[in-house]
Amino acid sequence: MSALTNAIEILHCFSSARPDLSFADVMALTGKPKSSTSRLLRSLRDCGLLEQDPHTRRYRPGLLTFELGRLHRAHDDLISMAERELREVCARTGHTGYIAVLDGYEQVVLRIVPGSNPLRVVNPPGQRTPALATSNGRAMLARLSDEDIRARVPATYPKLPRNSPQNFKQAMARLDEIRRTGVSEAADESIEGVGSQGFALKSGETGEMIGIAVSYSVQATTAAERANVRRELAAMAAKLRRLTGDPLDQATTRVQTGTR
Amino acid sequence: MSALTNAIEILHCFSSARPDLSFADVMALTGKPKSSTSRLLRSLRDCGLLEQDPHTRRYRPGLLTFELGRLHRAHDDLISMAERELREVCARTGHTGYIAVLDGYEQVVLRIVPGSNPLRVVNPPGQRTPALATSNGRAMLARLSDEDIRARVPATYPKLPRNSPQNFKQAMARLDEIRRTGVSEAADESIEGVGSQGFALKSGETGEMIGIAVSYSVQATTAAERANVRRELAAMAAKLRRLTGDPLDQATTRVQTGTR
DNA sequence: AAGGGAGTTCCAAATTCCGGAACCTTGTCC
DNA sequence: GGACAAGGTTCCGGAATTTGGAACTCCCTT
Repeated sequence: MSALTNAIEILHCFSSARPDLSFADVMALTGKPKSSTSRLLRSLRDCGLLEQDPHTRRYRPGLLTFELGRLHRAHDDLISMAERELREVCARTGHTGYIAVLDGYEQVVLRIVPGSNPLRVVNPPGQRTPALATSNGRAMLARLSDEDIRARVPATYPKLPRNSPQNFKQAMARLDEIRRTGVSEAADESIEGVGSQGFALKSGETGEMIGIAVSYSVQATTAAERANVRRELAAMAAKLRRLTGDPLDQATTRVQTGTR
Repeated sequence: MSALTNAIEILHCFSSARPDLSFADVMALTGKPKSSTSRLLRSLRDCGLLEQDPHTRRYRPGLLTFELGRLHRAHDDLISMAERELREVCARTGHTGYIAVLDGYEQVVLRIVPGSNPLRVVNPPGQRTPALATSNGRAMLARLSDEDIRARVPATYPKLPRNSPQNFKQAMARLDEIRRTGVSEAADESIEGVGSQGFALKSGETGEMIGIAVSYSVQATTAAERANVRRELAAMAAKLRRLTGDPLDQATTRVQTGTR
C-alpha cells in the first residue's frame, strides 16, 4: 500500500459528520499502528493537507485543500451553465436548487441556489449522500448501465431512509421507472418533510454527468405547484440537453411532451 | 523525496493563474522525468485529488479537494467571529472586506465580504498574494519576530508591485512603522487604483493569526472617508482583540487612542 | 510516586519508488 | 499511405522510503 494511498485513506476519514479528528480517531478509523499514524499525520500536516488545532491537537483539512477546493470550482462549463438556468427556475418558483455529481454510489453537492421560500438549506456544498436517496442522485444512476449500477452499490445494501428503495430490487425498479417516464421525484427521504424533483444532465462532449434538483417543503406545496416544478424542470432539462449535446436530447424531448 | 512530497509539489503547481495543467505543464513545472510524472498524475487522479478533463486531458483539482476544502471552513471561531464584525463594518462603509491567513511569505484569502460600492471583487477566496504587497499581509508579518520574517521572505527578494516595498530593508521599515503606529495601509499595490487598510488579529488561546482588511477605490474615496475607515477598523480591532484575548489587547488600545 | 494515556522516535526488514529507455497512440504533414 | 513528432505509458533493477513493534518521552491523574 503506497504512501499516497495511506494519506488518502486518512483524508477520507473526514466528512461533514466528522470535520475534525483526534490522533486516536484516525488510528481507530484507519486501523493502522500508532507509529504509522503518527508519521503520516505529521507529513500531512507539514505539507498543508491537514491542520492541527494548537489547542485541542485535533486535525482538520488544511489550507491547501481550501485553496485547491476553490480551484475545483473553475471546472465550469457544464456546471455553471446549469447553475445559470437553475437560478432562473429557483427565482421563479421560490424553491431551493441543487447541483450534484455522482461519486461511487454517493452524490456530492456542488452548488446550491437558495430559494426565496423559507426552507433551510440542509445540504451544504461538499455534502455526501447516498445517491439512491435523492431525486437527482437516482436520475444520475438511472442513466448508467445496470452492471455499472450494480458495481457501485455496496455488496451489503446500505440502510437508507424510510421512503427510499430498501433493497437492490426496489432500487432497480425505481430507476427503471425514471428511465421510462424521464421524471425523478423524492419525498420524505433524506430529510423529513422535504420533497424534490430532479434530472440528470450529461455533456455530449466530455461525457461528465451532473444531477440537478429542486427541493421544497412537502406540506407547504400543493399538487399544482409540484406540477409546475415538473414543467419548469422539463423545460430546463430540454434546454440544457440541447445546449450541452446530451445524448438523451431527442429522446427526452419525446418523453417530456408525453408527460405533459 | 517521499511520494507524498512529490504529490504535494504537483498540487502546488495549481493556482488561480493556472487552474488546470497539462501533462507537459506539470513536467515542466516540477522538472520531473516523464515516467515519474505519469505515475504520479495517475495516482493523484485515481485517488480523487485530481480530475482529468476527458476531452482536453488536462488536470485540475479533484472532487476530494472540493469536499475537504468545504470542511476547512468548519475551522471557525476566530474567523467567523471576525467575519461577523467585518460584515457590519462593510455594511456601514460600503467597502469590501477581506480575511486572510499567512502561509510562508504569502497570504491566502479565506473570506470576502462584498461591499455595496461597485468595486469588483478581484481576490476571490483561495487567492494567494505576497503578504508584503497587502495591508493586512504586512500587518500580520509585523507581528512576527524579525528572524521569523527573514526566514519567510525568499533569499532573492520577490518582484512586488510598484508601491510595495522593493527590498528587504524597505519592507522592514514598513513593518516597523506598522508596529509603531498600529496602522497598516496600502494604495495602488496589487491592483491599480485600489487601496486598503488592515490589521492582524491573533487569538490569545490558540495563537493563530488572521489578517483583516477593508479595500476601496482610491479615486472614489476622500481622505475623510479613509479616515472614517481607519476609525471603524480601529474600533473593530479593539473589540475583536478583547473578545479573542489577543496579546496585543492593552497595547493596541493605547495606540488607537493615540492615533485618533 | 506510581500508573496510564497519548504520541514520538528508533531500527532493520520489506516494500515502494525512481528514472532511463523502450514502447505505444494519436494526430499531422508530405 | 507512410513517416514523423508529440504526448504519454510501461518495464525493470538499483536506491530510497516506508513499515510496525518496541522502547521511550511527556503530561496528567490517582
